[in-house]
Amino acid sequence: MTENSPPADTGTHRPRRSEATRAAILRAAVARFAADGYERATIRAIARDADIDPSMVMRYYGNKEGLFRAASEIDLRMPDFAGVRAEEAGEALVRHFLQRWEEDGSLAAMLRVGLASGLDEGRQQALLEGQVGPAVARFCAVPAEIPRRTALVASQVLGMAVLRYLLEVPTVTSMTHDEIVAWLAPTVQRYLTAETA
Amino acid sequence: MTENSPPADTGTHRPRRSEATRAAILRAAVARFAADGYERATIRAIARDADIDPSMVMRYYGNKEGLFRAASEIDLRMPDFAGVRAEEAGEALVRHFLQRWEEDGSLAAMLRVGLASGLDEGRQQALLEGQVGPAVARFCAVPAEIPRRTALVASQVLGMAVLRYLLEVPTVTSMTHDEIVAWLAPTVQRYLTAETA
DNA sequence: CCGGTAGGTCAACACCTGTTGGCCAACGCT
DNA sequence: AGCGTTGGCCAACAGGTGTTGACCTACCGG
Repeated sequence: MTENSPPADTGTHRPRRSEATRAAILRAAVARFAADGYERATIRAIARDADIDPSMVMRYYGNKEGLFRAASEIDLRMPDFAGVRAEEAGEALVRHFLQRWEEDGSLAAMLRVGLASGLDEGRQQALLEGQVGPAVARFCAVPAEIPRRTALVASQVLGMAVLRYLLEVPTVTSMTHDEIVAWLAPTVQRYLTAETA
Repeated sequence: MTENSPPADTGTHRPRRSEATRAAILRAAVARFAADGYERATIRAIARDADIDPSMVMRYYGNKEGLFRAASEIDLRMPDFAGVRAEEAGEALVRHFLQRWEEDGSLAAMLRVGLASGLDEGRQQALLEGQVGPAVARFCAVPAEIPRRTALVASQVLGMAVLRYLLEVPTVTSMTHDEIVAWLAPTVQRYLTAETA
């Protein structure tokens, strides 16, 4: 009954008591978009998941597209690969991606949705340049080659991700991380460090 | 006016004079699904494109999902690679895929839609086994390895296709066929013929 | 000449969607 | 105590959806 009665100030910034709700909406949205895709994920369903009224979603995020934009921000969590030797780069990258995709199911979901309806044009471009690019740069001496090498690495890693996490092709899902690394790491390694053809 | 007045029997099978309409519907459906995705491609729009009534679509294909199933049958048109030497296999495959994707825009579209909402589970699996598999088999002696090698080849080719034709990342779209082949062919070649790790 | 049937249209149904504006309750400040 | 602001809910709107069944029309066999 008395519940918790938090002190008036919960910090230096007044945290807008509704931040909790805002976050709940976003969490529910990510899950719904992930499971159902953009069109099938209805605002009503998201609101129900978050235990609030549909109109609240609009108040907080303006409209459905705004909600989606907020929900589909992807963070690859690329480490800086500081201690990684150049000839281990391919393996390190492939392992990181496998782990990342596996630990965060919403990654696959957001990719699916992103591919489906071209809502966020140029978003993936930014993702490549902003997140994958810097990692590639650490192993690639010639700056001019970075975009292309980044794209090549992405093509292989992304293709594997599509097969394994989106399509869930049995042949691929049944492979172990080590097996995948054994095949993909040399490819990625070549894209990173081989001299230009 | 007189138009063509076909004889009563145009063959052993009576060709159901409506086959023309049926085909028109399907053509419009492919285009619409391609452009707008599954949910946004409305039956009304498809019918309008085909210059018929929406209800005709239902008569011919039962419901929207049936229409989609009919419209999303992908034919990779794999040649038999009879005259291709083993060490040219990678290049031959990559070139074929590039050409195929380029000449038939609906391929990309259908992939997009197929990825979006898991309507056709196991469909891509069948596509791999039925169409890519046999091509791989021609260059792979050990039958047991075919599924896995097929999947690996697919991962690279498909990843490139996603970047180039779905996401249309500038870095990738600006590459020439020869450049792509130069990078991808060795990878595919290795997936086809390298000894198991 | 005439009736059946295939191909096609029309109008409507029932439903669900994103979105909006008005109303209510609780809280913090003065 | 009183007041404004904030967070939240309710009910409704306008529009678009897949889908259905009744109706029409021209052809073709007998």
